[in-house]
Order: sequence, then C-alpha cells, then structure tokens
Amino acid sequence: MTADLRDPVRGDPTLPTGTHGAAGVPAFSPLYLQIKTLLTQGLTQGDWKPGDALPSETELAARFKVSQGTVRKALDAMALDRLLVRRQGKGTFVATHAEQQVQYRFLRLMPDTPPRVAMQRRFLDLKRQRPPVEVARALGLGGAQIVFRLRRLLLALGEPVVLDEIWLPAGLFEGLSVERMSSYAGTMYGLFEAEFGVRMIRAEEKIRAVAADEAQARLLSLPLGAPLLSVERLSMTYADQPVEFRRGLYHTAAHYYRNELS
Amino acid sequence: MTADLRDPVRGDPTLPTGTHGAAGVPAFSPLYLQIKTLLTQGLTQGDWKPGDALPSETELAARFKVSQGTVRKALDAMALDRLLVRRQGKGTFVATHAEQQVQYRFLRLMPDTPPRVAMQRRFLDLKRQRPPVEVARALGLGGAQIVFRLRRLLLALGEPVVLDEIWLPAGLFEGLSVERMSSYAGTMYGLFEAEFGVRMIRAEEKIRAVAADEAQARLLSLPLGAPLLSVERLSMTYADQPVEFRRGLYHTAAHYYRNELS
DNA sequence: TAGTGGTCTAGACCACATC
DNA sequence: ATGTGGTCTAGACCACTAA
Repeated sequence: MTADLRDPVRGDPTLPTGTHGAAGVPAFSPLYLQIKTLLTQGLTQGDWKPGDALPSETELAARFKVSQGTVRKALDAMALDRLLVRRQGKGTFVATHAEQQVQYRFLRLMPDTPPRVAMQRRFLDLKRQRPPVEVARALGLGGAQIVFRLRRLLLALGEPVVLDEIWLPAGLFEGLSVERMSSYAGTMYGLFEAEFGVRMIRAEEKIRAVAADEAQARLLSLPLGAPLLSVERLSMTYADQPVEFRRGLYHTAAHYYRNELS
Repeated sequence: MTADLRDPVRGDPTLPTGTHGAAGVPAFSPLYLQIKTLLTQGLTQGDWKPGDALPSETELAARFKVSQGTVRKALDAMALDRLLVRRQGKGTFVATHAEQQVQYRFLRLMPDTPPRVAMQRRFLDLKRQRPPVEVARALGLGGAQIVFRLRRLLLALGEPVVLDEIWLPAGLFEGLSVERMSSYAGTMYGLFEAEFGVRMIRAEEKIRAVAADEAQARLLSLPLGAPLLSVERLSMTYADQPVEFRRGLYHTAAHYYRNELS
C-alpha cells in the first residue's frame, strides 16, 4: 500500500498520458480513480471491516504519495457509491448494514398508513440442495455447487405481507441455520456481514405482477389467484460478484413498493 | 446575477459563520451551495433553456466573484442531480429529455428478451375535467382547477403492454391535443419541455399488483382479473413542484420493471 | 486542544472539441 | 491555436468531535 502511483501507472512522461491503448481502451485512469481502486481492493481483502475507520486523508495522502485533495476525491467517490461513510470531525468509516439510520436499505415496501413499524420475521425452512438452473445461472454457479434455500415470511401487525425465497451459495455461508438467524437482532444483511464477512453492495430487481398459486396463497392467507408483486433480486458484493438470489412475493393491498426516479 | 455572495450572505465576519439560527436552522450554507441555488433559480426562470450552454466556469466565477473551483463544485453537484450535463471540451449544458442517449429515462419497463425496440404509442382519449380528489391532492390543486386526463396505450410488437392514465394541470398545458402529441416525434416529456416549458426533474412511484377490471382487460387484450403492475407516478419539475400524476398498468408476462438498489 | 473532514483559493497542466 | 471541462497540487481556514 505504499507504491508511488505516478511512475508505474502513468508511464513515461514523454508519452502523452491521454493516449488510448491498442484496443481502444483508456491506457490509464486518473490518479484518484487508481486510489479508489486500491482502497476498494483493501475493503475486498478485509484490510478494514464494516464499521472500521480508515486512515485519515493526510495519512493516506502520505502513503500514496499524492496530495490530500486527490485522496479526498477518491474517498468522496467511494462515499457516493455507499462503500464508505464520512463524518466530519470523526473520520471515514467502512459502511455497514448494521447502522441504525439505514436499517432496511434494500427493502422498498412501505405501508399505506405510516408509521413504518418494524415487521416481524418468521423463518419457514432452510435446506441445502442443488440450485435450480435459473438460480445457478443468476449466481454464476455450476449445477453441482450446493446452495441454501431459505423461505421466510414478513408480517405487519400479525398479517403476512411478504413471502421470500432466498438462495445462497452454501460455501460462503457455511454454518447458517434458522436458530442463528432467529437469534440475530439486526437485518439479514447485517448478519451476513457480521457473521460471514459477506457485504452486500448493490442489487438489481425485476418486478412483475403474478397470481398467487395454491401454496403461496396458503402461506400468505390469501385467496388463490390473488395478485402479488413478484420481486426477483440479485445481490452483489464487492467487484459485482453475485452472492444472493431471492424472490419475494409482496401482498400490496396495504403496502406499496416505493421507487424514486431521477 | 452579479452579486458578491460573501458580504451579504455570509454576514459580519466577526460572527462565527457556523453559528446556527434561532430556530436551530443553519444560518448559512457553503458558497458553492449558494451558487447552486442561484443557478437553479436561473434554470427555473428560464435564463437558460434545455439544451442551452451555460457560461463557462471562468465566466461564472468572475460573475459571482468566487474562485473557479467553487463554481465547479456547484456545477458538479447540479450535474449529479441531472439538472446539467457537462461535456469536456464543449461546455456545460442544461439537461433535456430530448437527448438520444437517455430517451426513456423514467420508463423502467424492459422486455424479457432484448433487443429493446421502441414501443408504439396509441392515444385513446384526452379530456378536460375536474380532477378526482386523489389526483387534486397529489398535484396540490383545488378541486375547481381543471385538468387534462389522457389515456394511452404502449404496444410492443403490436401487443398492448401498458395502459396509462395521465393527469395534467390544464393551466400549464394549454393547447394540448391528441394531434399535437401524435405528430411529436420524441417522448412525452420531450414534448412537455419543448412545447410547454415544463421540464420533469424527478418522480416518485408507488407500485402494486392488481387484478385487471373489465375495461382494463379489454384495452389490454387480457382476461378479466389478469395480474397487472400498477405504477402510480407523481412527477415534479423544478423546486419539487408536482405537475403530472399518472397511473400505469403494465402487463408483465413478457416484460419486467427494472430497478437498481444501492 | 488536537485531530478529523469540509470549504475555498490560486495556479499549473492535461484532455477534448472546434476552428 | 483557442477555449472548454478534468485533474492535481499546496496551503489556508472553518466546523465538528472528543479528550
């Protein structure tokens, strides 16, 4: 972590740095992006864990042999990506799913009538098995690699609202059990991060309207054929590696999926 | 637009600038945010129209009597908000819905099997009428203010996929007609911006699963009770003023609503 | 009081677009 | 050749936090 970036990466100063590589790919990236990459690698390999403080801007600047402003630009970019959280007067910290403010960062379901009271969880079953083809493909697994399949309900005021089916590569979550999830106070992503070292960075969702089949209707206490929101989510950790696939069925009579467009 | 910001806004330098006002509200904001506010006001009052170039950083810096770096920070923030588009070597431009790259910025419906071919539009009817209460409330109108109510279909490969019901304050869109919409080549928001000076900045959507009623089923060529995605959208122009309410019904057998979480 | 991130400045140089 | 935004530097000072 002490390399001087300019000499090795920016290359011979007699060559114009803006030159493009043979394949039309940029031959270099700005210093602050290189630093962002190095810091992100540090996060990936666990140099700093969620909640930890990073070294101060001045120290990082000395370490990388660049100006403080360049380090700042890298840190600001990472904060925009939600990889870091910056707090004036305190320091720069690795973002975590265990923070009070952003508890349900990835859950967009809102009740029609606030207040937004925390929903109850009820774990239905957890099994180890071969993944279905579409799950294996989404997670980039071979069909022979075992996955966990978890089903759970979320209930609001006692009424079931969400039925989730969650697929996880077994290798990454060895030791997962219903007891362990039940006894964990925070969110599921908080558990993944704290107990398995798997931090979710971003996710993609595909949303559809479907009709409840018999099993789904029974679990959600709804009539057969009731319209449900189907939310397929693929969650990625560092380096965009997919590590969770889930399919949620949302009952949207008294709740809605909130989205913000800009 | 030539005021020196520091004297009037930052106040007597003998007072600490970080002081909070009597109500606990910050008594000042950083220079670059003040400049961002002034520039946004300029956009609101039409000093520059969508597609126009803003003055260069150096000129704005001279105009506001601050350094170029401070202007840059304001412009970068506005670009992040998608109010502006910055192009190296060319200038800084007011963002527009008429750009080739981001045609359907607010339409998140994707086909299961690409390529994403442009959908056909079919306008069903356009009426002037009193708004229903929920529409009046969403748009912040009195019940006596007239609105346009437009219905239209979007079709993919000839099959109806989206049924939209769109509500617009008549005062802002005087002269709107089906002919005018049909003959306009670009998107609806492109038309609003070019012909009525109403530029959509951001929107909030509430998504549910519903069952098609008889009229909806007929228009979408679906059986009664078919599950549909209901997408309620409230669109805002500058200063977060709501100017459009729409309800879309999406048939999601061969399409899905795409969302990105981070 | 010391240390952190946040703002602001001034200047140099680079990359890109246009003439 | 000129003008634009993009990067990088160095230094000053401000605001916030904690000891």
